[in-house]
Amino acid sequence: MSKERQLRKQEEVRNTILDAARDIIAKDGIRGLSIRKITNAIDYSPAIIYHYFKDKNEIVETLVREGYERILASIGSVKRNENEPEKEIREAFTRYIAAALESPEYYRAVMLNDDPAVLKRTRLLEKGISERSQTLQMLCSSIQRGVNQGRFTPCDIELTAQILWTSTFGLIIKLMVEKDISRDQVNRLIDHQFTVLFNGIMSRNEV
Amino acid sequence: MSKERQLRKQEEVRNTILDAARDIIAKDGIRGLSIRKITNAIDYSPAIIYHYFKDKNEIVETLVREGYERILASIGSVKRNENEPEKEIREAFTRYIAAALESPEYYRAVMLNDDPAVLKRTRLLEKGISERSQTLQMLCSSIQRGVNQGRFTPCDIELTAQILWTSTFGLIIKLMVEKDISRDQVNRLIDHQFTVLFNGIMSRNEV
DNA sequence: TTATTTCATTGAACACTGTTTAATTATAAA
DNA sequence: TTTATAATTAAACAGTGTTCAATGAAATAA
Repeated sequence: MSKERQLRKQEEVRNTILDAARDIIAKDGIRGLSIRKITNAIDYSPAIIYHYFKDKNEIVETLVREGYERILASIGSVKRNENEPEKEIREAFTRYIAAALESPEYYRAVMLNDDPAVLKRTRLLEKGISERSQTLQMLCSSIQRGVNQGRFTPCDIELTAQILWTSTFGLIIKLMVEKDISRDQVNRLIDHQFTVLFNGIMSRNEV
Repeated sequence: MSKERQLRKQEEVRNTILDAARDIIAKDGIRGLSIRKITNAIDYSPAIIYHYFKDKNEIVETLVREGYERILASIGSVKRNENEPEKEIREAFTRYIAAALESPEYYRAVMLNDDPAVLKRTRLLEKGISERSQTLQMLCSSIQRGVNQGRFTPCDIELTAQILWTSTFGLIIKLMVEKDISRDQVNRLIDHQFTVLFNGIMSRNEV
């Protein structure tokens, strides 16, 4: 009966560590995270970390994955727009951009393989990748629908999806790096980007 | 008379350090660069670094700027195509992509403010930014010409230039991160990206 | 309750990082 | 040869991630 309590206690300490790490990352960034900072914050010895995690990687990975899933989840609730798939796509990307800009640390870590700790993107994205490819699949089906309806120019669906994705990705990173852009300019950039891209993939008579 | 020799000797040692650093970066990345690695390679004591450079930053900055200039230079020699500005733009970007992929470490460091050492993007890009905006200007004038000729849809020139730039940037980073993409797939991505983008900015009757 | 086993926690060390200071060596000028 | 100047270094400091043997406490068995 104390086996449970023991496990619960374990989980509790584990979460305490993660919470502290989350706070530190929020304040000092992933780079600013250190084992001793964590253990100072929670009044433990540095060695304790290795009783609850394999290494520092595992902590960062856990939090980064958490952050990335939050970003991907933002797309999930986009409602289908049967007749105008481009609006559906646009809505999804708009949310995606907003979510990414809200957790820039985590987005960067995943997309850019950024932080020193997380060297093995593969392991980090075991789950993330499947969710991403799922999202990519959604995007593909929207494009396919657009093509079938004659709204979009016939094209290699997956390639087109990747282009949309990549361009959006570039925009996000740009917005992240250049921190001194006005909210207004950000919106104009996003808007114009979509204009060009959709203008590029949509049939002439639909524009 | 030995004043020269002395200065020459200084420059020599400085270059020795930079050469060693360059090698290490090429092998282990900017993250893998350390003062002791450098000094071991050139059989000096770690402290010597601080006689020739202010700190590690200065070394990284020097090399990053060097690498970035090489990348920007790749665009310089693109010949104007009076009647088909889109081809001119495409050629410039194609070279830019190739150059960036040849020095990925440096490109990342400059564009993503990536490496732990270089924290002050401002200082690093003092020159970089002016060169970049010069390049951006070239891009703008090409677009303007396209608009004037009726080949491109009337638009906010600078905004459009930024979109092209940003999208290309996203593509480059994607290609960098996902190392296991075939040369063929890379070309298809680049090709399709341009197709979509130009299709998006060019006038209907020109496509 | 006592003895034993199991688990959580830590102190201390190791190897690495960038950096600084005082001391040392080598080289030039007097 | 002596003096002054510049180049070079040894040693230390504070920080990093990580390991391991020793300690503490709590759960189980006697």
